[in-house]
Amino acid sequence: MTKKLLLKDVAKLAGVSEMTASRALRGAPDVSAKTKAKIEEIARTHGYVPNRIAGSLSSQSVNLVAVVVPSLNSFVFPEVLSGISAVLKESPLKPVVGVSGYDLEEEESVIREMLSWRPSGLIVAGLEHTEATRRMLQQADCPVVEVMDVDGDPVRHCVGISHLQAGGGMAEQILARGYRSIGFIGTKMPQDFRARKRFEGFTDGLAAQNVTLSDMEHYSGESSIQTGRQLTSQMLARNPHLDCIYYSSDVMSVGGLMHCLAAGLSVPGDIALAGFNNLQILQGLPLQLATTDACRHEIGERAARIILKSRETGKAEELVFDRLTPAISLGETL
Amino acid sequence: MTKKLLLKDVAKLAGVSEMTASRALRGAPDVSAKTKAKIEEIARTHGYVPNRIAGSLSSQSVNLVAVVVPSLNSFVFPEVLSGISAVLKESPLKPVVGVSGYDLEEEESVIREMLSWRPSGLIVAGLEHTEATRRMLQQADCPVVEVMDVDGDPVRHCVGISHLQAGGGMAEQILARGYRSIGFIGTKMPQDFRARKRFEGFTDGLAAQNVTLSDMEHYSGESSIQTGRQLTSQMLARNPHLDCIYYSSDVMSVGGLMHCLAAGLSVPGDIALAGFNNLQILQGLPLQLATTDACRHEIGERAARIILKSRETGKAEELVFDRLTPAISLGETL
DNA sequence: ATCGGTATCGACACCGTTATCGATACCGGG
DNA sequence: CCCGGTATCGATAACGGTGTCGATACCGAT
Repeated sequence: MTKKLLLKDVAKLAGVSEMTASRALRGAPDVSAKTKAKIEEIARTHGYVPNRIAGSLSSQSVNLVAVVVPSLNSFVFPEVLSGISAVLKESPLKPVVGVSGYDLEEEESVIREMLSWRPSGLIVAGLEHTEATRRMLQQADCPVVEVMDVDGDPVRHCVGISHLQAGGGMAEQILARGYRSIGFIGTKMPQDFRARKRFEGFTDGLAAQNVTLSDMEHYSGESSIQTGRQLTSQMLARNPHLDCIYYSSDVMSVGGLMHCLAAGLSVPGDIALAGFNNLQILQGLPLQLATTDACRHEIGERAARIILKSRETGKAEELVFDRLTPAISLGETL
Repeated sequence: MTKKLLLKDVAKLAGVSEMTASRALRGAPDVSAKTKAKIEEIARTHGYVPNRIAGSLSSQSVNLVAVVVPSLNSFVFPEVLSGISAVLKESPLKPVVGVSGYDLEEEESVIREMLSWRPSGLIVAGLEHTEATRRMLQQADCPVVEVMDVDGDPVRHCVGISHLQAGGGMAEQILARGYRSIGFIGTKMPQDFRARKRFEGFTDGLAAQNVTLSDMEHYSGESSIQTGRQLTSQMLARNPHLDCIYYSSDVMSVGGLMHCLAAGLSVPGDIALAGFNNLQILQGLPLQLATTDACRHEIGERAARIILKSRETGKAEELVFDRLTPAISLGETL
């Protein structure tokens, strides 16, 4: 670990000015091919790593896009991220992830932290924020995209699906198939606004046809197969007549399916199941579960494209409000 | 979106010097409680967001810890991350995640990018890197921890488990239970060095008792339940006499279990199954799968603690080499 | 009243890079 | 051979904060 190597050192070794070295290493014009090669050679052999803090301060530009999500522990947000990365790949921009833990206060502090690095764009999951967060988003001098959800009042750009609509759509499908004794099982309900909206849309959809929820469970912990299995078991124990359960996520509905397998219940004969998200990784189970696709990858792509476009053009972008359609796939459990 | 607010503006509004405003907002000493309150009030109402680029350049310190992982799409690395976050939570440091996509060239570029931000520490998954990456890690003027794996030659600090040992241990357990017709199914084998080491340790473990692998499948795509199911189906079709399959990951072994369920095979009567990682989210299946715990959370915690400690003390840390013990849990499928 | 000590604050330099603009060298055309 | 134009390069001033150290005010003790 030798003493840190600065641009001036590289320049001195190459016998040029700092300015020329800087240009050469950034691929900027006004450097002859020969000197450029020499400088690059020296930088490489000596392991020079440019100080982007200084560079960004000077150039007033940071090639980072801040992405703030509630969690990485589900499969949901990594897929949004991969959509973002895919689009950003062919640009100098890089995504930087922050995790808010489904906590609006924490979200505020994470966003404040990220904005303090003056990113080229900010993508944040959800429309619900503290007042201070909303102010920051409004005043941020970079494009801001709120993703995943469109049911609410976006601060700037917005790309997502309507979770109200997703819940309502599933209610329609379930009712259309004749189910009437319906339960709901959700996780993280206090904090997960989108799950709550699905729940709301779902009960509204039922109510529209004069059906009320027969039972429900709002679990505050994380989703897991185990949790889904246990809650399903409990709910069916106290309500054996239920003929359908709607879950806040696929992971939970898989747990439900596991309970049914163990209990010898036929699905959907004895009981129908439906989840949400359409997670690829859960394909391959005994039955293909009914679910709604949340368009995660595409949401990520579109959000990233908004950032890119607003970078190319000279700001003053008109606001984008992209409402994608959540497609229901019935699978074999409805 | 008003014109950007600088520290000097806040200072002017508060009628103090930039220096005093800076101190007040950072909670530094030498500011009276009254002026501090006033400055904070002004900063809050006007929505001042400090420019950490300038601040970091000046103070020569960045409260970020770079974390480079191959992927976020499995459950594996998010758990390492949560261990890191948990430890960093009570410090000013924040983790920043970079994804290398199981590609050493991409890893090099991600690490170069992260180091150019002069983080307070770097945590990177794996011991295999390009030569250029190794040089960067050596020369980085921050603590560097290679995590997950200990089978190799760490550049600096190292926290992980031996995947050779993990594979060997599972081989022992499988042989001890009398299985002799054994297959292996792995994903990402060309790029996932740790999976390859488990494979190697596994075959060595078998060889030690004069057993050779009866069949194997090295699939290059990502892990998924579906893939596990299909590959298991194919392998059992061409080798019906197999009595045990070892998978490179739990997600794949779940797929194997799903095939057995569908095919009416009894587990472990007709065929035994074992995976790797001990993923919590997959608990709750019909059978608890045999697996090896990869100590993900603890690895993250320990790595973060190394960074913290080396920050407190004045560098010159002695190298840490933490070899955790991967515990096998037999479950009900062996 | 004088003095040393502490609390509070500000002026100035500096962090490592890049934007700007001027300087120099070199080239072909008239 | 002179001249305008281009290619190449360097000196200087930022960028927006913070470290340092000196200045000032205020306090109780002598």
